[in-house]
Amino acid sequence: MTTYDRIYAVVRQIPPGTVATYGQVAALAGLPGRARLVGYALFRVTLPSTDIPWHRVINAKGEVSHSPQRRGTDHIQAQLLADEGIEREANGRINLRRYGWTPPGEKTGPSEESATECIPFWKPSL
DNA sequence: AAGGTGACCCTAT
DNA sequence: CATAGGGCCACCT
Repeated sequence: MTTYDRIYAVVRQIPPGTVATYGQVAALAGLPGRARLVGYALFRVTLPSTDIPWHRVINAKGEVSHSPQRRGTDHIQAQLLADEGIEREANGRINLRRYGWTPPGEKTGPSEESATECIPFWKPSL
């Protein structure tokens, strides 16, 4: 079990129709303050990925992180998010308060939560 | 086995 | 809003 494996394990939990930030994934993987590492790990994901919903990870500003190094996979990411019904705001950014993933066990107001084993299916659309 | 190599985040100006 | 700077490593040659 490598460090990256722990990161991938968290990403696998992100349900369809929601997004998580790099920093959020890092913290959930037990790597607080190492958001950058998540980016490094996701860069190494070999596409098409059958089991890692890599596209559901965006930056803290609600944007898909663009980079020439990504060889166009950033555009694919935006498309996959749109396909899941995630809409952009007028400013082009994704509203994290609306689509941000609230992992099981987070305090989000007065409501309770059940420890549901969240294993989202992942359609190999790539 | 040492160095190159990347999808980040926060605070301050 | 743009820019800067400091903090952040593990993986793969």
